[in-house]
Amino acid sequence: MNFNEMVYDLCKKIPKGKVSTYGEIAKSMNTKAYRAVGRALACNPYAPKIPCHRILSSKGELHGFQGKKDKTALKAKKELLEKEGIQFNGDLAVNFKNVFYKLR
DNA sequence: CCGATGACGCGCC
DNA sequence: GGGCGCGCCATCG
Repeated sequence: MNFNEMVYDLCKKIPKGKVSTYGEIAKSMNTKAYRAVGRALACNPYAPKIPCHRILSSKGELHGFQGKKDKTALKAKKELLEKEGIQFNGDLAVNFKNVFYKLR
C-alpha cells in the first residue's frame, strides 16, 4: 500500500454528494503531507474510478482537476459536484460545511 | 544523494 | 480581503 493508494482509498470512502479536503485526507492518513496528497491525486491513474473531484481545498474551493488548473477543468469538476447536489459560488462550495465529509 | 516541484495550508503584511 | 512567503511530505530529475 503506497501513499497514493491510501489517498485513493480515502477518496472512494467519500459518499456521493459529499466532499473533503486535502488536509483532512492527510490527517486521516496520520500525516501532514498535504502536498503529497495533491500530488497523488494529480497523478490519479484511476481517473473516473476515484472521485477525486470531491476533494477541495481547506476553504472548500476548487483547485485543480485532471492534473491542471484550467478553469475549463474546474468547470467540469464544478458541474460534476453540482450534479451531486453541491452548490457553488464561483470556485467556492456554498454549502461546503453541509457537504463536508469528515473522514476518520 | 541532493535539489526542485506540486490539485496545499496557514500565518503575516 | 488579496497577495506573499514559509513549511509540510512524497515524488521526480
